[in-house]
Amino acid sequence: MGNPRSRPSIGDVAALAGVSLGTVSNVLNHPDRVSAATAEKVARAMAMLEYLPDGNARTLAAGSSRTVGIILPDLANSLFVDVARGAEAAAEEADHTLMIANSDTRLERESRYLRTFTQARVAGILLTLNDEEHYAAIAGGTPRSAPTVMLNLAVPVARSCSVSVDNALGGRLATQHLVDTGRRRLVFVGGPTTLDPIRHRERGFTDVVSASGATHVRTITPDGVNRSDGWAVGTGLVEDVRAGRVDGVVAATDLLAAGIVHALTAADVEVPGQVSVVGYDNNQAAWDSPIPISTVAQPGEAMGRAGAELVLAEARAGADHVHRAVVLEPTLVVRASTAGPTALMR
Amino acid sequence: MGNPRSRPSIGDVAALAGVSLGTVSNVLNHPDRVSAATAEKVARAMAMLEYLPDGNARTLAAGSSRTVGIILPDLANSLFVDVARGAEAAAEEADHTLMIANSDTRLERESRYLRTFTQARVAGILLTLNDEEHYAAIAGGTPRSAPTVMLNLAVPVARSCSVSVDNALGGRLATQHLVDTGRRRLVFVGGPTTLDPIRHRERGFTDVVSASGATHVRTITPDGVNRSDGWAVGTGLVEDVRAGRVDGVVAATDLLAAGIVHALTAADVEVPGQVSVVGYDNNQAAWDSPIPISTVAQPGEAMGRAGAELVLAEARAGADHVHRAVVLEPTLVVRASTAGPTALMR
DNA sequence: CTCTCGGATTGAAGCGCTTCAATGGCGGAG
DNA sequence: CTCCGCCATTGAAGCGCTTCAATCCGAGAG
Repeated sequence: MGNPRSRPSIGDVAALAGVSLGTVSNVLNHPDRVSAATAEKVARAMAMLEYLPDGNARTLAAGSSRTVGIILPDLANSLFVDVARGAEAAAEEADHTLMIANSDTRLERESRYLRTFTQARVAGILLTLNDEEHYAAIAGGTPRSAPTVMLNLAVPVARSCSVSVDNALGGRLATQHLVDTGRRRLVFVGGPTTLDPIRHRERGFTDVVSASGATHVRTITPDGVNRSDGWAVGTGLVEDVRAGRVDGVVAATDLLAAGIVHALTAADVEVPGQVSVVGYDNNQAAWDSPIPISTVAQPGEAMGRAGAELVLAEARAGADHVHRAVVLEPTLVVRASTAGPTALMR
Repeated sequence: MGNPRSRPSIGDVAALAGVSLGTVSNVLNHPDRVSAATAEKVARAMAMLEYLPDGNARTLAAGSSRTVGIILPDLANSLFVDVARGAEAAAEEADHTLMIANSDTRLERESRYLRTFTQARVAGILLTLNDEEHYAAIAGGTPRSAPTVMLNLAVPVARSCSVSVDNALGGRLATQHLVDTGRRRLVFVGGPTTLDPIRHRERGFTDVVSASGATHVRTITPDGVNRSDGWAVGTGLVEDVRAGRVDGVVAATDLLAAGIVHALTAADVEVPGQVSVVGYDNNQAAWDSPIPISTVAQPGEAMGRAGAELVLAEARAGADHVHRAVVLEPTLVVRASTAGPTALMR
């Protein structure tokens, strides 16, 4: 204990303050049980020794830590950065710390971090996934102890809490906007069909198309949802637009949309003159595009915040906790890549 | 120990496998000391119980954990995301886990996370700062036990290891490029002078300017280094450019550069026709700008990787570790915001 | 057949903390 | 002046694991 090279322990503080070890622990965890004079003495001793309690020992003895872990699929996507921000704010308010892990959408990493957090006995885990398959693979497989809430993916309430965004509504919003501004020949650009959110966005799209009498020219399904995939799609769309077969595109992500717009304008197709393009996510990329892209904004911060609050509530409630599924609403952000109502009345 | 509701402990595994508790620990930590048959039995028992060792207990008993913590100033900056990626890769190779904390450049958060990591007894800490003042405030103030390496800021080798990028070289690269393409009346756009990297970039700028016979028209120092700050600067530059008083701008960040270019083109100033603009960082934003911006790329992944390797080496070496300062080299990335040599020979 | 040596295994002693039953001391009531 | 009750404090018992000195066992040497 007295080894001068190692960090001071609670015993050193107790000795210096002239109180028992239990009292020091009390000033740390139950200040109300300690007299003001004693608390003062102990505080002074702590300061003098630069005492910092050992988190592992605390967690071990107490049974749980004051840390919340979040697993994010992609740090390069500003949506998830927003999620992290929201979660951190909520955690901080509850006097917890947020630890971020980046899975890069790799199943192996997701489960590894899940295990790490579990071993660390974090107070709660926020698992952000955007792929049904990964959920299926992970949900049952990993022994877990901490409450876990799913972010971004709506999962059965029976299994866990979740916070998701109404992607069908988002799809409807985007499509309705196109229809409202006079577009009639629409294309949906999706991605791998295992991506749950994207499937729902497409459903929103088809709902509006059929309700409005517009034409669903076709759905394009690139291998990925990034800028380069968008470029390929856009290139393939040039002829259709020129021929008047397509006048509106709903893309499942902003990166996709940015790539499409880029390819289109590079081929001298006018956006939104000849074709409107809507994206999804309200990424920074949508802003930064040469033609700023209209998009559907996801409430990332709110999602993170709600997730952290749920997970902390579950940790507090213990056994008699009842899972909840929170569904947030996306909003339409109109920018330059879609024509206003006047521009199209031709 | 036998409580069926709580997670199984090492004792449960030992009982089920019919060996002692110490043996189970050995198969976990010193497989070589255990006979194959016993290891097999124990492994079976672990699998059966879904045993997951308690990280806190391990760390407490062993004295250190297999986690590396990294504190990042800004997750929205793709440079730092790259840094995290690099660090994670290196950590993973050494069989460690990376935990990310986001400080949002706020001193209070930086020191809070520093404390959290210290309490968690992580194997090492990567502290990414870009402000001298924060370093001064933090470096001495927080009791630390884990080896810490500074990222992004070159600090005295006496205090700790560091990995930084040669910002003066970067400034020279950017400026020389402008000079090489015929620009002569140059402006440097910086930021708060406490931002160490930016000061060095400016030094590189002035070095080249004076060596080349170009003119340092002036240095502009906005309050921040973001797009909006750039917009303000750009607006103020319009007249100078029109009057031929300025034909080249070196901006200290890409966001700044993007804002400048945006404001300039909005005022019908041609970029790079009338003025070239170079950014710094090779952010996604530089790519996404309507006029893709020439920039100086920082080796983010390499920085993270080197940092993680250093910190782990220090953890291994213990007392007889000698601090090292690694300096990485940035590279010039030429895009559309600067004129090629031919365009300017007028 | 006994002795020795070395690898495999054991079990107790912590790691630094929280918790909780037990103790101590003090003021007010009787 | 004594007794009771209550708040402040104490100290021992773990939390789940690693470590290490001690023990055990079997095989090869003599």
